[in-house]
Amino acid sequence: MSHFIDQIIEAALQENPGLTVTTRFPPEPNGHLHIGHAKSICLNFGIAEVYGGKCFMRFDDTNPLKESAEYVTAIMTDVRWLGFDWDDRLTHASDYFESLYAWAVELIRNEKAYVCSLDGEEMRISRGSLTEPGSNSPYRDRSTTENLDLFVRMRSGEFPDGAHVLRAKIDMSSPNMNLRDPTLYRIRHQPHQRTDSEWCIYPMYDYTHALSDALEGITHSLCTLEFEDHRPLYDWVLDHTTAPCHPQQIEFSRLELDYTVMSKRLLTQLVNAGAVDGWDDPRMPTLAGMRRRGYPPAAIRDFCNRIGVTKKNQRIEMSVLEQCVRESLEPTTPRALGVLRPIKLIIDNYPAGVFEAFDIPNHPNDPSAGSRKVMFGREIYIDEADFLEDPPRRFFRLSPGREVRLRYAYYVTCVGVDRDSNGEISTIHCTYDPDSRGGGTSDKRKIKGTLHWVSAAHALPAQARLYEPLFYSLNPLEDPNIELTDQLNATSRTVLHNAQLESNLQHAAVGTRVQLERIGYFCVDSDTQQDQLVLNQIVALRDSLPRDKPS
RNA sequence: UGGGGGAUCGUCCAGCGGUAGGACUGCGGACUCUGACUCCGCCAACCCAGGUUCGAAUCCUGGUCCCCCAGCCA
Repeated sequence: MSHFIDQIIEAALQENPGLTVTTRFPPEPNGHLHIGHAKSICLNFGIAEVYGGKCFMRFDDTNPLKESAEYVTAIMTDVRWLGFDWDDRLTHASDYFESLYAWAVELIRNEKAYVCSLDGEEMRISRGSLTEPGSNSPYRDRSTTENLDLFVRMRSGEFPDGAHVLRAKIDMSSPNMNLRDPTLYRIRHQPHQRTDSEWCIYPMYDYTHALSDALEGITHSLCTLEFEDHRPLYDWVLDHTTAPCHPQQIEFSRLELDYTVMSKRLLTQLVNAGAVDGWDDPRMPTLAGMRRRGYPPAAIRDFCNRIGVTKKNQRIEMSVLEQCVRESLEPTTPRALGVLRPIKLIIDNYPAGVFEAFDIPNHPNDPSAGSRKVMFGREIYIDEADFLEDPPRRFFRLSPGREVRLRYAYYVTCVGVDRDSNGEISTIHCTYDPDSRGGGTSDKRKIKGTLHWVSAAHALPAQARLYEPLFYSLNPLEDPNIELTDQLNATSRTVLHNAQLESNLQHAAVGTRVQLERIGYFCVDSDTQQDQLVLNQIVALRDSLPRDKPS
């Protein structure tokens, strides 16, 4: 779908048909990517694709206090997994430190920057407030010579952290806070993951970003709405240096998803608090989490296309993502039979010790997917949810006296139940109709209910993990008085230790996806061990069960 | 209360002076050896008030509400 940024680009192309549309995805390597980043990735790389341009993968690594090489690797993995490629356009802001420094010197020479020796607190106070102008720093009128001297000595490591900063000389009374002599460079005696100890001064984002964009020949610099106020500074930097070109910054709204948070800081907090198992916990909105959960990358790309790009605050319902996942999985994911909460069913008139193998299609809507053998016998498991002693209206499953179809196998009729000492049903007894072999009878009688099942003698025990939203609140940030960790959904993960699956899943590799018929899509989790298969529920099948209606 | 943005079905997106349309959700139905898939149908919106115009979601004026900004973070 075409959006306002496409329109801007098309207009630019109209004016200059030879233009190589160039974008960039500029993450800071200080955490893992989430689906909000996916929106930006799809936008930037997508535009390059559509307009035959280029997209740079650029790490915005200007703050060694927060960044690390591990995150760099993880981010590259995530972007590739999503399906994008940057060819030889992998860059780092730190690649440009020397040029950035030279431009800073240029700014000083042109009296557009000065070394300020106010401490943080003093600077904060002199900046004024939203409604009051700031006041000039007492160091604002240092001579060019002195500024140059101090800046060189800042670089050479002569001063401790915080002693001085380099500031742009703009306007302390600007109504835009970003223009009140913003800091360009600060001293940080901190090794950098790429440049090690080569630098002890590091450039700030606004300065770095504008110049890095210019250096790469970015034509359209796309960022989120909170940088709208920074655009004048972005433009100022490019206007007051000999930058090779002047990219256009365009802002769009960030993605918010219901029942989760989309902030690296808050996600880090959840990981550190142990609220989740890690960055790749399948409940996390991170790309790593979604990958582990089993979401196909194509589903996420589809999602990003569906939600569009605007400047309006965007809060999307989970159902959109889930439906993208289902639609992506449905046509290609092989089917399997498995029960999550098993209850034993004995077919009284089926001989003990006799088993037969049914040939079952791997994908009922796609014959080319082939078939597999599934064993059947006198004792099977069905799901607890498929039996009710006292069924409500429109319950199509099994209950005393009713006949249902066991998928691809036989019709069975419930003739009774056994109870344990607590009075709980321990076993369901049925009889089967031999004429119904394969799932149909000669009299063509209609059977409304069809249940999935697993032969008890052949069942493969497994652990199944079911997921719900991480938070119980639609927007966990809406009420700042409630701690994030107090809004966690207590049932965000349900671990079922006694799932029973068809034995064909025995050696399924980690990452294998399967649809457990009538339940949902599942993915073999990395916690799987030789003797313990672990399945994540990717997403449940949509269901149209009658809902409880107010009577 | 300074500055910068934004308001169209419940949610998201289209519309660019000429019948407000799509997706998701919800509801109803058809089909069905998955209550899946597929198909059909229905509910449902232009923030408010003026103005311009034959005609306004769109243009103008004035309001209202929401988001962002006072890091040596990005």
